[in-house]
Order: sequence, then structure tokens, then C-alpha cells
Amino acid sequence: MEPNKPVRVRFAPSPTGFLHVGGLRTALYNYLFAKHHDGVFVLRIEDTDQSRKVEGAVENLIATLDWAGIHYDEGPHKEANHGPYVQSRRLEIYHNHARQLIERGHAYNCFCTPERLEQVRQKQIAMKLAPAYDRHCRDLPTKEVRDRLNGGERHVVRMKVPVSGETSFNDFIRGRVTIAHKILDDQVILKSDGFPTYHLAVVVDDHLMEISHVIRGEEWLSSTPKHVLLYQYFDWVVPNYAHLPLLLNPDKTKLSKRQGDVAVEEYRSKGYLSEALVNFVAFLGWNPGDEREIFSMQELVKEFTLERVGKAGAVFNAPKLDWLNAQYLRRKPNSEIARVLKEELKKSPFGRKEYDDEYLAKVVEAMRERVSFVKDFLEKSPYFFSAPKEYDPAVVKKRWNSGAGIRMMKLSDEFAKLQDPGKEDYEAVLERTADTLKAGRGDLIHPLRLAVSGMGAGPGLYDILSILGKDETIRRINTAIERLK
RNA sequence: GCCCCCAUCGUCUAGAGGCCUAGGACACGAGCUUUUCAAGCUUGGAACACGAGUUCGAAUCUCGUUGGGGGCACCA
Repeated sequence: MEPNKPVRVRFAPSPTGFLHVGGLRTALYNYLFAKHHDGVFVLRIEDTDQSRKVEGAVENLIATLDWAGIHYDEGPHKEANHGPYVQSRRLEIYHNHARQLIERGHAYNCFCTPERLEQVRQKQIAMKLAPAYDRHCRDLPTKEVRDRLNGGERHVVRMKVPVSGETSFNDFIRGRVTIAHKILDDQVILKSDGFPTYHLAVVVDDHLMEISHVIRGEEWLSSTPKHVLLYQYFDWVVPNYAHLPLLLNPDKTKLSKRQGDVAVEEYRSKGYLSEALVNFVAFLGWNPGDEREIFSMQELVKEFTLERVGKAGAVFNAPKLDWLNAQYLRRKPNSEIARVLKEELKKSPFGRKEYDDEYLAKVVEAMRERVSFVKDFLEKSPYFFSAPKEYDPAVVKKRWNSGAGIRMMKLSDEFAKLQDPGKEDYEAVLERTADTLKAGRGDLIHPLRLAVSGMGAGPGLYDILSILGKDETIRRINTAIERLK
């Protein structure tokens, strides 16, 4: 790396829908690298394929990156000296550069129809050859080209790849990569609709935007020599490359839909914390070299280096993400979790009731070691939000034995005598009652938990009671006695 | 088919020739704790793809094999 050159990197997604978790990691690594080196992180929108454009995708992308804590320094809505940052608004620039290439003899107009191209391809495949453009238009007479252009004939511009020799480049992660020119074909750089292809646009923009390091997915590795060639044709300095290993499905193919969720928005709406997702994704292909696992964005910035990025693809496996989410959730104060829980409740069947913050904070305190997600509060302890409608049959069978009803009645009576009881008061009463009845504590505790929650598992019983309050506790006991007769 | 890349427990990974009887984390099993469930702690099983070299010594270097992935569009 040239030490005196400022670090400028970019994340350049195409706005075709949602942000892919692979994209999130690419964006994250770029961001971390930029911030680690006090550099600039650019967001550039690669919308040169009109047919794949999706309405609102750019705004969604920005919002999602923002949620993840990845903030760009330059990009759409943050115009600086290198804009515009949306490729569809840079068409003029690409045309000029394509023309320049033609003038220098490094590119040419091609009038081949898609039909002819398809025929050629079929023939090549039939002959077991690698499909490649046959360079039919590469050496057309100048006059013919001019006439056909003047006649308005549909055409594209292709780059001229040398027929022999090879191109190699240095990759931060892979080392030196070399590809022979004979296996490269004359790539289209300007489409007949006037839009550039990725190959032209990426080179022109990265150069004009003074990108120092191109950090992108490994799927680009094979076409990088074409880009290097383009840099040479323009007489530009080739940027530093770092091709990131791919994120994989459980079956080790490139991470895709249909094998689980790939959209960051999906994880967000499922209740994953952005810190957890970011931490998790950062560790897919990178690690700090020691045994620390929990990293905030700041710590990641401090520690991240490309040297510590691995080469092999990484399977995106959810269980560890869930664990991380629980770790982050547990680090949050009760009040903050309660706030999210309140929102979650509004959207739930329990939403008709209003819950006050103090109550929710108590619920959070009781349940926080037992949940991984905020939504778990509703699933694992619905009884804090409404009286049990049914009682877990397995628990009834195990815990609600013959004398249970009588014992609960006694307990209910004893509770009724209490004045504004706290957790210890319930405990004292229960123990005293157990002694009076000559019963084991468990003979009261388990049926009582069932009566009050409908379940066999949960926080400490006395915590539950004191959160529900005396009146509600008694009401539930009495209901259970009736229903479980 | 051709080209490029990759290869340590099921998964994420540490390991840059002796520190490796291969470490950590998730997941899984057992135990402790406990009114339940968790959490926590302790603990168990679990990997250097294979074969040749190089070297006194190889998970680490070289070559080959096998396996996997990516790319080969007027998509990015």
C-alpha cells in the first residue's frame, strides 16, 4: 500500500432489492478498513441495468446500512467532490471514456445482433469450446464502421483484449493472480442502450473517485484482469485489490435465497440486534487473532486489518448469531429492553392493554437470562401479559396431583391476608403453609407456578408472584382450582 | 468444457517449521447449582482431505491427487 495516499474505499451495490448479508459484510469490511485508516467510505449505486431496477431500493439500502451503523462519507444525498454517486447519472462520463478507448485502438464498435451471438455461443458449446465472442467486428474497415454508425445501426462497444500474453495483479488476500489473455474475450463495455457494463463503469468510477482499495466479493476475481487491462488502456494507476471469500449456504454453495434468509432487513424484522449481526458477519472471514468474540463497531474499527481476512468461504450459520444476539441483549439495561418490548407488545395479541414502564422493567429483569430475542418475552412468558388460558397438560399431569387443589385453596387464603406483600412475604407464607399442611415446599411451588403461569418453567416463582401482584395471583389460583378440578 | 480461487472439529476459526498430546467459540452430551426453566461454572466427544517430497523436525514450505466454490452475458 502506498502509505502517503489517502485511503478511499467504496461499497457499490446495485439497487435490485434488499441488502444481502454478503453485501453487508462487504460494506462492513470496506467501512472498517476506511475508518481504521482514517480514510473515506464512499457509497456508489451501480444501477446500469435498467431492467433490474427496483423502486425504493436505494433508500432502503441506505436505511439498512444506517441501521447497521455503517455510515458513508460520500454518496447519494451526501455529494462531495467525486459525484454524482449514482451511475445512471454518469452516462456522459462513460461515453467519453469509451470513445477515448476507441480512439486509442483499445476498443471497437460491434454490430453483432444478439441472435448471431447466441448462434455462435451454441456452436461453441456444441463443440465443447469455452463460450466467447468470436471477434467478428474487431477489425471492420473504418469506413464501414462509420457508415453503419451514421445509419443508426444498433451497436455496442467492446474492449480489445490482446490475443496473447497474460495479465496479473496483486490481491491483498490471494497474493498474485495471473490469467492468460487467450481465455478472455472482448467484453462489452458499452451496451446498445447506451449504458455501460459493470466492467467499464467500475474502472472509470473507481479511478475518478480516487478509490485506493477495491474490496469486493470473490465473484469478481475472474474478471479483474479485464479491469486491470482497462486501467492500462487509460494509463491509470491500478488500485489495490482485496477479494473477499464468499459467504456460503450450509451446503457450501454461494449464499442465496431459498436456503434461509439472506436479506439484512429480514434479520432486522426478526428482532436481531444490529450489533449482533454486525459482530457476527465481521467474524465470517475475519478474526482478531486472539480469543475475544464480542466486538463493538468501535473495537472492530480499531482491530480490523485485511491481513487477518481469511481465504476460504464461510458458512453463514444462524445458531451462533442467535447466541451473539442473546449476549448483546443481556448487556442492555432493563429500561432499554422494556422500551423495545413495549413496541413488540403493541403489535401482538396482548396489544390491547397498556403496560407501564415499571411493570415491563420488572418483567425484563425476571426474564432477561432466559431469552435471546425481545419477542421471546411474549413467547416464553405470555402470563405476564394475560392470565393463562390453558395449562400445559404435561405439567398438569406431573405437578397437579390429588391434593393440589386443597393446598392451593389454603395458599390463596393465606395470600389474601397479606398487606402489600413483597417477594419475601410470598415465600414466607408458602413455607409456613407447607409446614402447616405437612407438605414439601415443592408440593406447593410447582402447582402454584402452574396455576399462575400455565407453564412448568420460568423465572423464580416468588418473582412471578410479586410482579403479578396479590390480587392477580389470587385470582389466577382460584381460576386454576376451578379449571383443574 | 475452459479459467481462477480455496481446503484444521458439524459450523466460525487460532495456528505464519519445533511452543500442537492441535487452542477458542457456537451447537451437542454429562455433572454441579437449583422450586422449574434458563444463566453460570466444571467437564466430554469432535478436525489438520489424501499422497509424495524438502527438512533433524511439517497442520504450517513445494508438487501432485481428490474435493469444494466462483467465473466464463448487451447482469452486477
